[in-house]
Amino acid sequence: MRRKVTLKQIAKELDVSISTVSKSLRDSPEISEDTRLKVQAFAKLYNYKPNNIALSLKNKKTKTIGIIIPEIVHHFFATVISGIEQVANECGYNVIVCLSDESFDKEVINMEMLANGSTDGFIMSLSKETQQKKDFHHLQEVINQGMPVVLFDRISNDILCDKVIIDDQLAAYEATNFLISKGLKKIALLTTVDYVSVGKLRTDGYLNVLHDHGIEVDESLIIRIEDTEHCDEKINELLENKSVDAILAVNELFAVTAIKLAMAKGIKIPEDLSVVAFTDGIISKYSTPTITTISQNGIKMGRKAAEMLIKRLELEDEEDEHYKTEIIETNLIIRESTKS
Amino acid sequence: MRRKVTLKQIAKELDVSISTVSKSLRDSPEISEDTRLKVQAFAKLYNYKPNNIALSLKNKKTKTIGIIIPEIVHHFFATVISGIEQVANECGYNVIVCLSDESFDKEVINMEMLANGSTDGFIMSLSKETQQKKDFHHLQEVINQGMPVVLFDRISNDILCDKVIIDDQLAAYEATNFLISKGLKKIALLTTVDYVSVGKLRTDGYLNVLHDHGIEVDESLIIRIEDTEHCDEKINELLENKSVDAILAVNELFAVTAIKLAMAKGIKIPEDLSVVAFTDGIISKYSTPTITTISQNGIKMGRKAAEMLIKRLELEDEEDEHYKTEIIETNLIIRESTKS
DNA sequence: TTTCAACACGAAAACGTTTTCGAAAGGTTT
DNA sequence: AAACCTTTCGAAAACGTTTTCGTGTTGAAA
Repeated sequence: MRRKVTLKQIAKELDVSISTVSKSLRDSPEISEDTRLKVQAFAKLYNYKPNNIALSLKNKKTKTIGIIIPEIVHHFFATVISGIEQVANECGYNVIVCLSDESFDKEVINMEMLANGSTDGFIMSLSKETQQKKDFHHLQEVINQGMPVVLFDRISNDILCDKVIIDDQLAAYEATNFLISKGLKKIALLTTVDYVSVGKLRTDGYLNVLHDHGIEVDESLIIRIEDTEHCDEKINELLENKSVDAILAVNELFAVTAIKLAMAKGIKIPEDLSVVAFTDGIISKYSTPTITTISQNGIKMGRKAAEMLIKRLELEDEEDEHYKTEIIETNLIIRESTKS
Repeated sequence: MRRKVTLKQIAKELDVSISTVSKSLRDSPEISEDTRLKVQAFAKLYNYKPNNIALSLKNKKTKTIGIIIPEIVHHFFATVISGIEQVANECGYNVIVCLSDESFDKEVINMEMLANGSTDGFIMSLSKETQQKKDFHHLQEVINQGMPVVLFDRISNDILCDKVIIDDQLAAYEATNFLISKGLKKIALLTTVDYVSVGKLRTDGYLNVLHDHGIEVDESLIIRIEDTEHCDEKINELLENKSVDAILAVNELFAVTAIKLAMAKGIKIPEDLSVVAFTDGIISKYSTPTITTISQNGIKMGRKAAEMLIKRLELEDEEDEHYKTEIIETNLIIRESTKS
């Protein structure tokens, strides 16, 4: 077992000083060619690589990005990480991933953990609990310390920092509009409880388009699902008691569940019922029928978030304070679950 | 903007030495209660937290686990990360994730990057290219340096280290056996090319069970799919030219694709064709019909891998050299895609 | 012969910790 | 009063880098 070699060991072995070794390896003109080549050869032989931790301590930069998200077994979040990792990699950064598990406490703990020197900045999406409590002191703390933070998807306007989102409201508007343009009128909405920022925005978009078309809002067509547990129950209730033409679901899971339940009742899709879902994930692509979705380009979101963060990191001194909110465009991917 | 406070600053402010501050905060009996309380109060006021980087450098431990996997937008790998993160969190470790993107070069680069002090050990699953080239020098290098490595799922017997896998061969055997027990004889296999370790093992299990039942192997029923591009094409060919009773697919994607293509041809599932897939992911659970799968408990694999790695890390000195291979049990989750 | 520049290298500080050891001050024992 | 012990603290080393500054040697110019 050959442990990693350090500058000190090389110096000792070659009977020169540590500084000479360091300078030689960095091709400093201060060092004579003789010594330089000798040191470089020796370093290569022993496969010397500078210790990252020591560099981080010296430079006060870790070249590491902290990602804190609610969960990772989730197609959208996985794609975002993938996007972040792409640009991080291109720029020589590593990513360290923490999961809040939708818990406020875990989010705080993870953040404090990473904030003590482990990362240069954060990219995060808020946990449900955090959005509900509206307690952002952990984020504020980190920002006050001068660490850049980029929020994506599940954001809060109470926090001043860079953000990257999709225009949830507009997307919901357009998707619903698409359904209306197909002559559908009784459009149900499967959404989450309102404290989830994106759920609220999507609901707003839905409400606006109905209003703009002079369609009266039937509150009983808006199903707010808290957890996936009572999902089936609530959807069944809707399908049995109401005659609906179409469904807009704020995520794939609600959509595919609704489709399954409907088909079980002999309701034909898309003939009797059209379905559109947010989040273009695996399920929509492979379910039967395939589901028309609003694509939420996770890769692009991740890439954008990483670019914004790294830009701030490399700018360093210039505390711009001029925070931006980037909007990633969505598009409707039309598949089999909607009438053509 | 209040930057993080250090021991030195506290020391200066309180007009004591750095050592005194450090000792006070760690409740050393060397320090008088007066000074101790004074320092602690001050530290609390300024929210002092030790700098992780400095600690890492001093302790020669980063409390960080490096994860290198082929991709993250993949249900199985995401669940494994989730499992790793769980125990890592419980044990006070962080995880830093790198994606090899199925590329040998990226795997090597990421590994060398992290090996220079960034992590205490690795948990990885080999990229396709690495398995094909059978070049493991980067792993060997790291292991020689005394860093523990745990391989999962896509492993190689050429590398001496801890491993955690499922018994792919047995699982394939049992799944195929299940199909045979339902009276099915003409069982096709949708697999990957042989250099992917798990693909090979699953194929072997399939072959063994046929042999044990005295069923002759029809090579034309074994479809080796290199990339997803020609997936449809090859499966269509099979369905058109051969009469098959059942299909065993080494992943969900092949299975759901086969089901879709079959249904398009009017083949009824499971009446005319039974389908079993490896990997119990999202697709199997939500496709129509739902798919019978061999569950590959990613969470448990991740947890196990993390436990093995951390155990080695905490053991530290005792270089056991006694590497273990843990086998995670699988079970057949019977759903709608197979006859009952 | 003196002065000075160029060259080649080393010492030391710095990053933020922890820990070992030494030492001053005060009190207690002979 | 001398010797010794306790208490309380500080100096310094160590982890592995990079970088600034100083210094000794050489050769050339005056």
